[in-house]
Amino acid sequence: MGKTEARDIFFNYIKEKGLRYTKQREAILGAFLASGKHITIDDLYTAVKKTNQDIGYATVHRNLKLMTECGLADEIKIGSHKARFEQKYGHEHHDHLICMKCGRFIEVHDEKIEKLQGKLAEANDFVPMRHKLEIYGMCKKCR
Amino acid sequence: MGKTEARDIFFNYIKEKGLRYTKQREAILGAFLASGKHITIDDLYTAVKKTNQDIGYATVHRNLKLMTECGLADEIKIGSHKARFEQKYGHEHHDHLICMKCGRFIEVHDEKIEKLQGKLAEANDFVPMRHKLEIYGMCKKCR
DNA sequence: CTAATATTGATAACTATTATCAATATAACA
DNA sequence: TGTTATATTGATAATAGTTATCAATATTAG
Repeated sequence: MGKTEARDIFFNYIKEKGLRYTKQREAILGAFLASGKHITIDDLYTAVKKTNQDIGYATVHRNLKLMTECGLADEIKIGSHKARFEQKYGHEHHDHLICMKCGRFIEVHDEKIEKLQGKLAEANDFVPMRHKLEIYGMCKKCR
Repeated sequence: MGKTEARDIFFNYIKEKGLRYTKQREAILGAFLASGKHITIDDLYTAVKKTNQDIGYATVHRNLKLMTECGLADEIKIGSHKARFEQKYGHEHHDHLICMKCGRFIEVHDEKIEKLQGKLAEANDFVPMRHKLEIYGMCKKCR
């Protein structure tokens, strides 16, 4: 799960699509991989700015989309808030418990639920490709 | 599950909050209850316009929010598309299979999954209040 | 080195939603 | 019923988040 591998995935994808290597891409990828979970575009923009003052917001946005396309990032939207992106590479699939009071996320995973979801889709003549399970409620601290 | 009951819920809620009865509210509620599943604000606005030419978009929007507040409607957001609202009253809870090609929704329900979700939350010291499960993939027609 | 073109950064445009506000409608009460 | 306080409406402005535009620049293949 090294950053090198993630880097390879990204730049291989870039190459395959006939796109080009740029300093900005390197910087944005680096900042994203160094970031925590669930980063927003704004956060990433701010982070990249530290090492690359002249970068534009649109560039960060575009490249975050590219990372999503090639499978390194996943876009998640919670409620009406702005989009957040989380690292997919080197991270297992998981669902979210979302506290309605403090907004905190808890990552969870249940293999039984995963399997049942597959069956449920099958039973409806549906080929599942990905899914999103969000459970809203109150976390320990907030009650 | 008559419309009368839904009407009562709405106007009782209105009254309790010290709000007022208006023709517009009546019309918007009626149009919503008469609508199909997963209506957008635009759709509802168009529908209400037919019987009530002078109604404003903002009024439809505000009242749809009110209906959501009192539990008659549920807001669902799919991807980056605009919000859709579905009738909750008289409709059982369900999850969605969403076709990534045609955008069609299939409503599904699995009691086992529901229960496992409850356990999963519990195991994380989390009090679940509602949840959203969306499975993305390809429907029968689209493959 | 050159030419073709992908990328960038600034910003305009766009979409969906929400806020503003004067005019009007409603409901409580005299 | 008439009066009054104020909730509601409709038109539109404002906002937030995202995406498109475009001239200048950087990258890559040859």
